[in-house]
Amino acid sequence: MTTIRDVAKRAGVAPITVSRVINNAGYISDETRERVEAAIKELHYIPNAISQSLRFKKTNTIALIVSDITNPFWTTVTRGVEDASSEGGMSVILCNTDEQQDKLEGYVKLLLQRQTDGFLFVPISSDAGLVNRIRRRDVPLVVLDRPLPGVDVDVVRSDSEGGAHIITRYLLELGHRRIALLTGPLTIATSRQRLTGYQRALIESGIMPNPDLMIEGHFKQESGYNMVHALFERTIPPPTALFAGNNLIAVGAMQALHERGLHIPDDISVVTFDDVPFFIGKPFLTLVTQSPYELGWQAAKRLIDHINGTADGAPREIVLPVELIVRSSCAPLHARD
Amino acid sequence: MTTIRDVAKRAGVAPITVSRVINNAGYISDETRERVEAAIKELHYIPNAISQSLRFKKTNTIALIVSDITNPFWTTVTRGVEDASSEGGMSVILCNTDEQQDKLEGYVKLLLQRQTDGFLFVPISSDAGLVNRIRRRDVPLVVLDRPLPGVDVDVVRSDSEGGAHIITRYLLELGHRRIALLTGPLTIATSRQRLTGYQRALIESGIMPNPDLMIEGHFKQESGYNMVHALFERTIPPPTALFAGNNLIAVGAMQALHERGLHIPDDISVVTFDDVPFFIGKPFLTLVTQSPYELGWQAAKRLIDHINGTADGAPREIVLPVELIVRSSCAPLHARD
DNA sequence: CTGAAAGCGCTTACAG
DNA sequence: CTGAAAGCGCTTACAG
Repeated sequence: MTTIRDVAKRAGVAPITVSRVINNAGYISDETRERVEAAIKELHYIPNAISQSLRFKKTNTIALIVSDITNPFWTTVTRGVEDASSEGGMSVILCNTDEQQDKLEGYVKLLLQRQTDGFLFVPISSDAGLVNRIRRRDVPLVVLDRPLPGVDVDVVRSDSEGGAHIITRYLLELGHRRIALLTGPLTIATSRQRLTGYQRALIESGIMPNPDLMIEGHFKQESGYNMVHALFERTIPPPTALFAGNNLIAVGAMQALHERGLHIPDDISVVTFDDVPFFIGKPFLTLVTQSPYELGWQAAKRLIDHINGTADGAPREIVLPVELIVRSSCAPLHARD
Repeated sequence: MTTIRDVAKRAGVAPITVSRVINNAGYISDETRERVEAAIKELHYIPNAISQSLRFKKTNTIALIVSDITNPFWTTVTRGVEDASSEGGMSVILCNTDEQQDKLEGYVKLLLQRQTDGFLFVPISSDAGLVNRIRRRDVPLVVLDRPLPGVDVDVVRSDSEGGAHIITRYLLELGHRRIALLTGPLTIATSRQRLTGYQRALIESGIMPNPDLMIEGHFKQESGYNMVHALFERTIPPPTALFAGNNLIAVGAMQALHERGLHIPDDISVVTFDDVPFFIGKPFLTLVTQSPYELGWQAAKRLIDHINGTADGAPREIVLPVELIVRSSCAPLHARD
């Protein structure tokens, strides 16, 4: 391995002089700099970032721990994080928990050992333990996508409750009364928020939320599929509209509706959160979009400010607005009758 | 920061003794071990992996550099790599080049600085420069997905030419003669291999490949969309079948066909490489599947063998078989006439 | 079974 | 403008 000593010897200077050239720090005569640069080139020298990190006590690395990397929503969040990070001279280590708390804890431990400069993570349980473990080591962190009630920490998330409320009201305005909700796990805060927004809209319209129309599953395609079949075997009369807790649930749900011979929107209206990629044909799903790129960007910005010590003020919660996109997966109720 | 010295002091031993407990190395009396473990717990000590790496000259990290993380094909490859790596006690750093050579080079340089133990990467150009730069530093590497002709290096890839040949022959057997090919960039080896397989099948059937039916684009949805529109504006008479160079091209192509009012398979047959996820309704695309999980797994296994010095034999090329999956996106030609 | 010394490759803090 | 000494947090190699 070529080290700074080899370069120093070759250039006829001390290692610290080479270090100054590499880091562009302190005064160097042009003549010396040129000799050092030539030696670096001849030896194909690149500095060892591990020893630099040990000295600088900084690794220029942030961790991004997401809950499901196969969901395009998170792929887009990741892009936002990466763009903001590379602008700030940091690299991103991407980790995926599949919503498993033990995986999350394993990653946090590993990344703390590796002296990661900061954490961006999607909490799974509402427990503050992990946050405190990171804090105790004075490592900055920003919580992504889901609030952590009672914990004084920076959070960047979308307005799930508002989104659920607006899209449920949209269905109500079309005349729907039996609106089924296929929710993600209620241990996850966004699921609870969407449930709350849905129920609030119903109640505001004088409709008592019906437990038979609410099913709890996972944020997965397969789960959406299973929930629809379970729902239609369970309920009489069936719902006239379906609110899927996220994009993957929507895909699975539509697959099941297709199997049951139900057409969208003639037989049943469908709405969800976030778009489905790789859709063939005209996009037709009416939905609420969050801004995943923006979410990642803002969270990373805030984290990097913390790392650089330029973050202003106390921990705060940034709630990004959502948008209702009306397309063609919903029909007025009376059209069917 | 809590260091090994703090733990040592607390336990009343030397730092090296703590080190022995942490690494389970050398002889330690049970009594001493217990005292040290208690001190570790009380101080919430975790070893600094940066200094360990500096000493061990090993980071337990491998780099995985893929060409398009938004393509589910690569998400699945990544899972295979991660499973094989965690089994081998290594973590994975995931990087995405978007098929840009300068991004690839930037990542390789950064990861070399960070003393990554091994590289798994998807080459963009056929140039051997990058491979040599990694080799010169004695860092093991395995090339993923695409052959690197003339370079003596481990490669794990799929049989693209065979797959293209078998699926083109399938269309020929259905009676198609005007089979369009929407290929990825011909600078990329897999594009060339699929082109070769396609042409070989045509020639074997006594058909001269028609340049008007071949379009070169990118492995992107948008490109597939544009290529179909370009194709139909260019050619008279139009093709009766379409071979999309990958799954994303297929999605874009089908979108364009949809816009042009062409129905699959009645108006035109469509085939491609690799499945499209999040498909709603019965899967209907006839295609050749590679085995992305297997690809990642095998490549990571091989790389880890190299890192551990247990790799057997000279560099070799592992070519994974592909499989034709016949579904319903193709119709016999005479059915239309 | 345990420890003092030296060193991994770099940079901080001081000296000149 | 340049360099010798010390140290980041850990472990190897040697000694006892």
